[in-house]
Amino acid sequence: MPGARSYHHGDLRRAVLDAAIDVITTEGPGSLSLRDLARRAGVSHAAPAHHFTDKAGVLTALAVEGHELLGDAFADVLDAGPAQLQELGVRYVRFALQHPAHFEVMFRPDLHRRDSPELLAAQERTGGLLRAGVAAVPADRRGQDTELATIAAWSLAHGFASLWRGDNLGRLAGRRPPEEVFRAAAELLFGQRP
Amino acid sequence: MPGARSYHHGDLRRAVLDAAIDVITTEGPGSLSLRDLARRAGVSHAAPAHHFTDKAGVLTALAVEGHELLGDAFADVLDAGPAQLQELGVRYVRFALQHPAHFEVMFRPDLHRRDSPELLAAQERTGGLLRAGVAAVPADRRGQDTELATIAAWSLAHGFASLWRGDNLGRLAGRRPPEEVFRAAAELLFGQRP
DNA sequence: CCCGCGATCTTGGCATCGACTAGTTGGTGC
DNA sequence: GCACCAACTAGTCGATGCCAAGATCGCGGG
Repeated sequence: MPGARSYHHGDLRRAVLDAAIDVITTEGPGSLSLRDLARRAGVSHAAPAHHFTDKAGVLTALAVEGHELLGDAFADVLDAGPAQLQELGVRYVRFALQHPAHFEVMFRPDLHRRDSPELLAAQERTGGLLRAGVAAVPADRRGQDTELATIAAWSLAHGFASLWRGDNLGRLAGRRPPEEVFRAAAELLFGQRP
Repeated sequence: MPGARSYHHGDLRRAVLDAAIDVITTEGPGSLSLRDLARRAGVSHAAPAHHFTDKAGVLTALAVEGHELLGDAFADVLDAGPAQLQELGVRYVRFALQHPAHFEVMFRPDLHRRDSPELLAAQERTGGLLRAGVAAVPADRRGQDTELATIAAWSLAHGFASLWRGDNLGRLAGRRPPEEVFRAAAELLFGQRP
């Protein structure tokens, strides 16, 4: 168990990622600086590059990690019980609000390496889980076209999460908590009509 | 009509904004540089600051312009005829795809000055037009809660536009053009059920 | 035991950027 | 024709991303 004083850091990779999450969460990805991450981790300014190559590498790693976290949340829901599309959406929104830095980077292709094999694999996994969740919904509630229903569900959750994060829905939502509002909106659109 | 050679540029403000739109569209807002914008406009590296104060000023101006363009598109639809919520959504998506640079900046509060009075006014206008569009839909198609229906409609359109822009829907949508897919998704969620 | 070798980290340097300051140009109103 | 002010230029500073070269550590083979 190394102290913080050895020449080798021990787990610089994780330290840099955690620092990046902190910076992005509080100041946005625009003010992310490799040198600042190095300072926060207590290493020299070029050390992070040995783990991530460059700035885009850090953000790509964050995007991959984000997809893993989101995929795990999806898997939770799908394993737990019968198809609950709404619950999948709630998890999506919750993930976006609890892990804003990851969410931010995941959907900004200009920030990361979109052709990274690990990233593509992680995207593949979450996309597949989402599709599976939609496919498991009875067709009389989501229409015949599974792809279209997936697009609709994903768009609703993604749009809600993005707008909420950007503080665009505050006036419309009143003081209700985000998950409750989202549940109501999803019920309005996907639930049966009277 | 001044040639390009005078000491005074003539309309540097517009030239900088146009250059910014070009850069953001092709390379993303991350690689935007005031000095590059100045070079593209053929002026010295500090000239743009006299019109926009700093980088955030350029992006704030772009966000305002984006809200104006979107608001005009909304007003078109609302003036034209009876309430057509779907058409409002189609315009939203079309705007996002035709003016990606504006759209990008509008919903990234970390890039601009979110407390700018002009920006707040422009946001107010588009938000009001959207709410009006939703309110004009018969309540039996959108439920009783106007705010909730606005959130749902906005989320759907915003999420669809964002995901499409990020190239996340390509596999799901096949080769169908975006507006057609969006119309189908909106019909699925907001239209009557059989 | 120690030696060498790769992984990890440091140091130094270069081009570029954002922002600040001071100075220059030229049109407009008086 | 003159004074003033907005528009623009020129020079500078600290910080950044990335590259190259060197230092340190730790692990396994002899």
